[in-house]
Amino acid sequence: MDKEKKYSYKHPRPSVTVDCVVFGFDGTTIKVLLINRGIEPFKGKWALPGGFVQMDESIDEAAKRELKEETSLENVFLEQLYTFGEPNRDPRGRVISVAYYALINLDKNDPIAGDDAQKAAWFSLKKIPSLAFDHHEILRAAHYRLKGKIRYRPIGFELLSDKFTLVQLQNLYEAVLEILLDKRNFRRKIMSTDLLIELNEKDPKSIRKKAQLYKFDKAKFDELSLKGFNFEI
Amino acid sequence: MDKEKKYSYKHPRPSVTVDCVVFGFDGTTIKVLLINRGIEPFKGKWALPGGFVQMDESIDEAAKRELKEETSLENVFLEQLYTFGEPNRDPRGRVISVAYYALINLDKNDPIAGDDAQKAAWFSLKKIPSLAFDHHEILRAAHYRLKGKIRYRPIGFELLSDKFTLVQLQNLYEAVLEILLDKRNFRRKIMSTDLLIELNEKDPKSIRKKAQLYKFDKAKFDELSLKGFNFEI
DNA sequence: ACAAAAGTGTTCGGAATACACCCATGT
DNA sequence: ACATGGGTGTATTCCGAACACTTTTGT
Repeated sequence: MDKEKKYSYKHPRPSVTVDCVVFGFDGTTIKVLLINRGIEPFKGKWALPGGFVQMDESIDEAAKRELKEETSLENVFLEQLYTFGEPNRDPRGRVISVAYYALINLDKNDPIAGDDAQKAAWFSLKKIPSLAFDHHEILRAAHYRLKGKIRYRPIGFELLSDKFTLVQLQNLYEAVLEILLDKRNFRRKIMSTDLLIELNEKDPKSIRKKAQLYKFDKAKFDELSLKGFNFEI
Repeated sequence: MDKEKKYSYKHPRPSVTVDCVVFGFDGTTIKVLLINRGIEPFKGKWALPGGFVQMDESIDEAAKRELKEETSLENVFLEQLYTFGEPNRDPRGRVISVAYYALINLDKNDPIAGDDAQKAAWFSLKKIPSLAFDHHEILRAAHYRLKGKIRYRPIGFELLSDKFTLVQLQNLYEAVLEILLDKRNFRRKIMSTDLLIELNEKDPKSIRKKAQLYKFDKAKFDELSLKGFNFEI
């Protein structure tokens, strides 16, 4: 990168950070990953994982990098959410935060175990502690986006293992949407998309009747997407 | 604002701009307002109106201010769209742009007439010239958002006069969505929301049979919104 | 045998779609 | 009188919602 650009400007500039709302699903409730801040400001408070955008990386790259550094998570669903820029949202000065949200599968990933000696913990979406900065607002926006998007994009599968049962899938939708769904109607609707592959396996973790396992047919979905198909639940 | 914050950081910072996709509707097609750049970089090229975020204003305020400065538009629908931050999107150096889109009514507002001697012009969405920076990408994202959102939020009315005919409303939806709609079905659906107030007026601009005028019942919509009502077309 | 969780069909009402003619007005 | 654009109704299909019992399996 050139140190001096041809038309560069001199003026005061804000700092730009990325903050990441990491959602996980434990089979019953939606969880959010929070970091206990080791430094001021808000030392000791819980906050979303995040950090400053470097000069030579895109914002998406910054979000991926911070997620990896703070939670060791890689190759997960990550999408830009909204940019928060009230002048006094950070006591350090003018800091604009580009918020992202991530969806991860708790069985495959254990961000807390791999965590770089930081205090990270999962909190149920219903029991979030007091958060640093405007992170409550960011979290609300992320949940709102997830609630809306799960109905018309197949992003719920990101929160489950590759193999899952229909009961698990329904529990996930109920937890995200915060409503109860009719079992028969849910199954009919999800199967009518013809995007679940029935496996020759039952879930050994079922404690009574063994539940049928399925996986999401991503290849078929991607193919249909090109033709303008819309996933709708 | 304090000059020195208690926990302030010293590190290189990107510039942050706002760029605004201004949509208008002329009764037939969707138009976009573009500014012919008077300065480098991309001098002489068409670009979205926009400019740098100041240190003491929120991003929303910056977008409102730039919109007013460059187009004299005030009190219009304005919503944050997405933040674009590829490291080389601006030859001046690291510039992150928070994009907004605005919906304006061309009858009430004439941004080009009130324009501060800048070269601004309306372009049909189908005939956009080559644009500066990554503004094509921003414009595509804005149109995509508008297409999606017009189906579940009553934002189309922002593009029409307060009083409008059903034919005008349908033309608007057809222009935004780029599809043809059935006249009888469209009218039934829109009237079933019970959010249009039939006025005791006919449109004098109709050249044959005088068309019935309506206005959008915003008060009723706001009241229903509080109860969780969703506008759906 | 029984308790617990998985799995399965049908009915009904309302919404979406497809479709063609009459009416008001200016020329 | 006619050409132009505004305005209207019905029949059919499809989808969402409501609803209860059987099957499998571990104890």
